[in-house]
Amino acid sequence: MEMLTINEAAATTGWSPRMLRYVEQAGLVTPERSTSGYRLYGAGELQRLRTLKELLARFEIGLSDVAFAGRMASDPGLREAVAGWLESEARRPEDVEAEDWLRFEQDKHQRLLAAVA
Amino acid sequence: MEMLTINEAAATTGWSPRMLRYVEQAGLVTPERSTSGYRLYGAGELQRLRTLKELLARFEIGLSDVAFAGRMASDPGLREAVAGWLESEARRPEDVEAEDWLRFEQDKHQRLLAAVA
DNA sequence: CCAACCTTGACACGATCGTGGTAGGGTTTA
DNA sequence: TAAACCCTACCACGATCGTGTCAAGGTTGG
Repeated sequence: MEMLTINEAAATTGWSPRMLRYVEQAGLVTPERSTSGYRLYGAGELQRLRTLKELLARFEIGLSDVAFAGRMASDPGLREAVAGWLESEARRPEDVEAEDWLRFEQDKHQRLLAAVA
Repeated sequence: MEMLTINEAAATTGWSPRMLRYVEQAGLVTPERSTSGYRLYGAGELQRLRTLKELLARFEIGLSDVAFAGRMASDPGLREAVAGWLESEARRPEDVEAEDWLRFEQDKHQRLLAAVA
C-alpha cells in the first residue's frame, strides 16, 4: 500500500496541507508517521478525508461538531448525559402528570450526572 | 403551576437574563409567552436550565455542542452520516482485508450520503 | 400615572474556530 | 550539495460563540 506525504494527500483530497494538520489536531484523521516524522496518508485516511469534506458540506457543520460527536461516541458518560438532557427537552409535560414528571426528571438527571462524578 | 418571568427565572437558575434569551435563541430552552410577549418559565424549563448548566460545567462543553447534539437527535440523516463516518474512523484496516475494507467504506459512505440527497 | 418590569435590536469584547501565511530547521532525492 | 520536500511554532484575520450593556419602546401593578 503506497503512502502519500501531506502535499500529495492534499492534492488528492481537496484539503490544504495546513488543514490536514488542523484536522489531525482536531483528532479526526491521524496519519501514520515515517521514522523521520513525516505524515504518511494511506488509502483509508484519504477516503475518510474525502468523505469528511462531503459530510461538512452536505450538512453545513464544522470540524468541531464532528469532533464533539466523536467525543460523545467514545465517552458513554457524556453521551448519556446529553441524550438524557435532550430527552427531557423533547418530552412535554402534557404527556405525564406534572408532579410525577418533574420528580422523574429530577431523579434521572441526578442519576445521570452522578454516574460520572 | 406558577410561571416565572425572565428575571425571576434567572435568579433561581443562575443564568443571566441575557443568557436565557441566548439559550432560547440556540433552541435549547424555549419558554412560553404571555399574551403580551413576556417569557414565562415553568417548572420544567427551570429544571432543564439548571441541569443544562450542570451538563456544560461537568463536561466542559458549550451550548453549541448541545445544540448540535439536538440537531443530530432530530435529523436521522445527519445522525447516521456522522455515525457512519465515525465508525469508519474507529475500525482500523488491520481488522479486515484491506481491499474489501476500502470498497466497503466507499460504498457505505456513498449510501449514507446519497440517502439524504 | 409612574416605577419597575418586559421586549427586541444593537454595539462591544475576549475566546475559539477555520484558514492562510511565514520562519527556522531537519530529510530526501537527483 | 542543492532543490524540494517535510516538520513545528508562530502571527494574522474574519467568523462565530458566550456574555455584558445600553437604547427605545411596550406592559403591569400599586
